[in-house]
Amino acid sequence: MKLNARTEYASLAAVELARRASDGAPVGLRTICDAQRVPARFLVHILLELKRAGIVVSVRGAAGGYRLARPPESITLQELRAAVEGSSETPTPLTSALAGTSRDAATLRDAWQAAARAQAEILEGISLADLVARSRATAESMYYI
Amino acid sequence: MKLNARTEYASLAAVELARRASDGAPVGLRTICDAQRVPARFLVHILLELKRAGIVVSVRGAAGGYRLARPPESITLQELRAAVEGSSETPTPLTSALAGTSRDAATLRDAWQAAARAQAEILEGISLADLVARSRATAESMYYI
DNA sequence: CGATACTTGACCAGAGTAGTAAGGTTTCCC
DNA sequence: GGGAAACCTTACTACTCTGGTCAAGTATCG
Repeated sequence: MKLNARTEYASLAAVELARRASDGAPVGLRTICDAQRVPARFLVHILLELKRAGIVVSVRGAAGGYRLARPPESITLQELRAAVEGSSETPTPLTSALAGTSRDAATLRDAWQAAARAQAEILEGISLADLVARSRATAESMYYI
Repeated sequence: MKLNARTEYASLAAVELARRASDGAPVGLRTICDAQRVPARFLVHILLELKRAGIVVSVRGAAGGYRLARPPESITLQELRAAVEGSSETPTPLTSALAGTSRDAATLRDAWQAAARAQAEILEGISLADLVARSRATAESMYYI
């Protein structure tokens, strides 16, 4: 399935912030980029979206940076995706407006929604804390090889 | 979630073919378009993809048309989607190639795959026969109002 | 004041999407 | 055999989304 760059970068940045949440100081953009190998100019916009969504908070000025707005256990992948993905509510599919009225189309969309729901539920069950823990776990297993 | 036009049209066409599977004659493009309100010029391409995927077979020449290659119970939404969606295996995400090597990125992708898997399983559980039955069911419930 | 660092808006190239156009090929039927 | 019906194929267009860059603005610390 498609994991687009925005969602990937947002998640990586959030994981990095979660990992450094213990030290009180805000984390600079540069720090995140260096740790996660993400283009800085691009990450700026993504962090801005995360801020608008209330997932991170920012501190301006010298020695500024970003911080998670809430504990890592309460921020899920689903939330991150919703924040950066174009929501894509497809306000008016234009030409396919007529097709949308058919009974078959309605049935189909119900089915589709069930699938989307199943996916969202998995994503809601994975928090930043989980991801940090999993990453640490694989790191340790690698150490013992 | 995003249900794109190709997948929607492919599914609607397949449902129509499933519904008319009892009469032996192949179903013409025009017939499908009229029934499902889908642009003919576009549906041609989609049916071609379905044919390449082995989901439908075609009969050329006058009195030709399309037919399901297999019984409607054995064709699932997942299969339809795979047939028309750009597979998008993203062979090399180019610039994000470096990011792909990080441990966090691997962890994240595992999580994402679990979500994708859950969605695919739902889609695999819905056949054309199911969709036809559901559409008929809602039609009957509407009749009794 | 000046350096650091977040904020904002404009911009751009490439890919994918939805759809159209037109000509070629196959088959049926008179 | 000659239409005509209907599928097959390639090409093209308009538009949007995506990934990413640039540059100027603003806030804060020292």
